[in-house]
Amino acid sequence: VIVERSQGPRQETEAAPPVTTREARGARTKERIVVAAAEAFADGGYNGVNLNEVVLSLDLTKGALYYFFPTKDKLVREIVGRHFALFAQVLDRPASKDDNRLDIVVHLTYRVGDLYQHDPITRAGDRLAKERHFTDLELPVPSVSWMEKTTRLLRQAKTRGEMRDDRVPKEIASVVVSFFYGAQTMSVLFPDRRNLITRLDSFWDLLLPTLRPR
Amino acid sequence: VIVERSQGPRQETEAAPPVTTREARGARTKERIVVAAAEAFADGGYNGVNLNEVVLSLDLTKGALYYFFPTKDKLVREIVGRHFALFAQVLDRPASKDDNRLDIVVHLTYRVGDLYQHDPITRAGDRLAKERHFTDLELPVPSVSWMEKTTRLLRQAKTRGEMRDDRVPKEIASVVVSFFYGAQTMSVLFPDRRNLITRLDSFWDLLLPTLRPR
Amino acid sequence: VIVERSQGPRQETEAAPPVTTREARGARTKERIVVAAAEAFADGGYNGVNLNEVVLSLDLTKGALYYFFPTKDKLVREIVGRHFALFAQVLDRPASKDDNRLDIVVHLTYRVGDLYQHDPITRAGDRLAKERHFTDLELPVPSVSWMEKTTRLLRQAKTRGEMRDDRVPKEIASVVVSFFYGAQTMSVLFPDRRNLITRLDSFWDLLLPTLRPR
Amino acid sequence: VIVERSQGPRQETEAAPPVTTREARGARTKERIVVAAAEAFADGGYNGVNLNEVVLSLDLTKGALYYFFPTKDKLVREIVGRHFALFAQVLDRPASKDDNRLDIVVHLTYRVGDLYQHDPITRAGDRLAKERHFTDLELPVPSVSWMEKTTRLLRQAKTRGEMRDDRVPKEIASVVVSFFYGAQTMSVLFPDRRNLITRLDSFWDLLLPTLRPR
DNA sequence: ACGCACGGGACTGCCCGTTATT
DNA sequence: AATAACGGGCAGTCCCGTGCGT
Repeated sequence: VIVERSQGPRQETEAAPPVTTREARGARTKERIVVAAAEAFADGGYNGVNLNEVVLSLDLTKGALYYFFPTKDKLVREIVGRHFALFAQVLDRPASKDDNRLDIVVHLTYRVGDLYQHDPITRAGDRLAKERHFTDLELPVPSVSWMEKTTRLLRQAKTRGEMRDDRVPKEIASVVVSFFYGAQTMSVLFPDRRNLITRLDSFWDLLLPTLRPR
Repeated sequence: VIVERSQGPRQETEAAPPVTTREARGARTKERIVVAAAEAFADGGYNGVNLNEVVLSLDLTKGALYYFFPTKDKLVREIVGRHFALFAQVLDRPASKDDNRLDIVVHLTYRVGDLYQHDPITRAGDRLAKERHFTDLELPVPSVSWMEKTTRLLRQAKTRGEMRDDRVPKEIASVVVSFFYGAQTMSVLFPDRRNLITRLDSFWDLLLPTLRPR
Repeated sequence: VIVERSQGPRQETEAAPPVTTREARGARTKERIVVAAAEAFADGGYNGVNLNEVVLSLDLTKGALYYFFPTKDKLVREIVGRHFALFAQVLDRPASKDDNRLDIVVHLTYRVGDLYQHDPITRAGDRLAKERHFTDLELPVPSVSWMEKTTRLLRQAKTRGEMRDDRVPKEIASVVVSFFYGAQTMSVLFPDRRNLITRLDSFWDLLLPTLRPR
Repeated sequence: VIVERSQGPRQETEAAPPVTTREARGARTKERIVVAAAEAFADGGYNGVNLNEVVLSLDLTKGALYYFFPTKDKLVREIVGRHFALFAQVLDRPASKDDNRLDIVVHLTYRVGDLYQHDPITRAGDRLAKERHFTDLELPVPSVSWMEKTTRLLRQAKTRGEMRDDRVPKEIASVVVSFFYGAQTMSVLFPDRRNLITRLDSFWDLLLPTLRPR
């Protein structure tokens, strides 16, 4: 399975330093703060992060941080919010009529896996959302949306004869998503061993034959 | 699949108060502290737990805690250590020669699942071990031992003709363990939905047919 | 007792927007800042006021404030200074030769009461002057000037036979001013009950008969 | 008018240092904290007080303070609560049947005045209660209870023929209490001048003749 | 074996002041 | 005349550890 690297939120803008208008300066600083904080939150969690260290590592001070995020919670909400939005955006990418629905399901796992491997916002947002209850964000919890999306796709697959008739979409979706989060956890715990993508390969090698119609 | 409840670490000893020797008193207090702390650590993590609150909830004070565990880390190590030991004990339970190796693998997941669902030490130890690096415990990481054990069992299964020949034990073991941890996470995040056992059922329903020889 | 509303510092200048010269613009901004700050200081005191909030409520930012008042103290001094000046102006309004001096004393309390009830600068200045030691303003403390003025008026009243001979002007002045500040405090604490003017009425009803010659 | 010094809350226990049981030690420390904090709050108000300085002046640290008062608010509530209780206690001291009710009213002002002059809890509690809304203490606001008590006494005085018939108890009570708080304020602002007791003397000299029956 | 009182340090929240910019 | 962005310091909160006493 081939997955292109999602190049969204990480250009770091090393291109044109001379053109820095003063009004764009702040936006960049805010961006740097969010990214650095996300990396810190990703390993450390809410309580494990010292905001002063984060900001000092960017050659800024608490004052600058306070200007953009008066509160640690505000910063966290920004990160979680972006994570949710990014996830939703990946899920909502429309599929062409012809695509095999089962393949789309598989493809989604790789796209999400890519996010988790390369986007600090995603890793941080995921962890933060698990630690605290930020459900008041009024946004759909990513893992739930993902499961629902997968369930819908599998139903279509069945209708279109792309999946065996005796398979239950909802249960399969649950297994897929559960596996993903376990594999993600394992790949973080043992970075030296097989990474997330490899684990996904094993999983689908095992599972796909049982799903496709003979 | 039927699994008996593992009745190990939760007697709470409400039986015989008159026979309590002076030295047994302390041991009980220590036990109460460990359990209460574990429950707190299970949801809250290392930094999220206030040791004072823990002992106060037991009608004790810091003094009692300090007597048994001079340091927060000592307490955590005790919990993590027990978690590791308990896990090892579950894994090491010998299998009779006749048992189907594949069934043992399946059975193990339910036994471990039972631990995670009912033993606070297990939940706390798992979380604490993930948060901090207690590799200096010189103990085998449970998930790794589990995977190795599963791999060995699957190899035997293949030799005994209890598993299809074209399956790779190591990869399957990885998928199984990864799925387990993901399912465990999901069942904690969404306690209202399907619980861990149900998720295991779905998983094996899907996977077992592909593994057993025709 | 009838008192005309002292119309000093609250025109709000909504009259002629077209004629606003560029230089008048700044003056208006400065004025708005002073008034808004005064209202904030009146309830909140020196430390209880967040200057950023003040300017933000005027759709301005710290920069605008900084332009006029580089320091919180400068702003406070402006307010206190205005309070002192306004108070002095009320006290210094000349009395016609014929007016009954006792009546002037009474009248003064109502005029000052009017200030405290309707002018934020007065309330803020009073509180700020009490909280901090701005004796370096080299201005006469309002309450002291008021007492002295009252004492002088009462001496004249005695000479002119408008007050009983056995009354001591200084002591009466002290009682009058003390009562006023107490009544002012009470009317702020319990706004639902009798207001300052009503309290003054009660006071003079009680006191005047003892002061006037039979 | 002669008023005995109310010797309630200020022994400071300089008597027997050797007998200090360990359990009494803490109570004394807590007491020292409350008194020192009260003195600081009395001049400085809520925001003007640095708890660290307070505690350092007692050769203690933040840790000790936190043990007794985890929060600045808790400390303030303790002080305000004591103020309210002390005040109520002074008001509730029963009067013998024979005492002239008007004299009791007068006497009360001196007793309260004594509190304000010598008890830091009273001064601090008064100021803190004015600055913040601690009405959730469910205790009667001292000044209100005082006014009500005075009103009741004056009604009795009228019934017993100890006050002129054409005086309105409620209005007089209002004037008395208002004057008191004004005089208290003035005596704090200008400590070099006439103190609170002297001001009360002037007040009653002026007022009593108009109240007593001829 | 356990309670009480206390030391001490780390981190967030808060907010005033200030500069570069237009 | 006014803004956006940022520096910097301090107070309050939180909590772990610890000695003394019994």
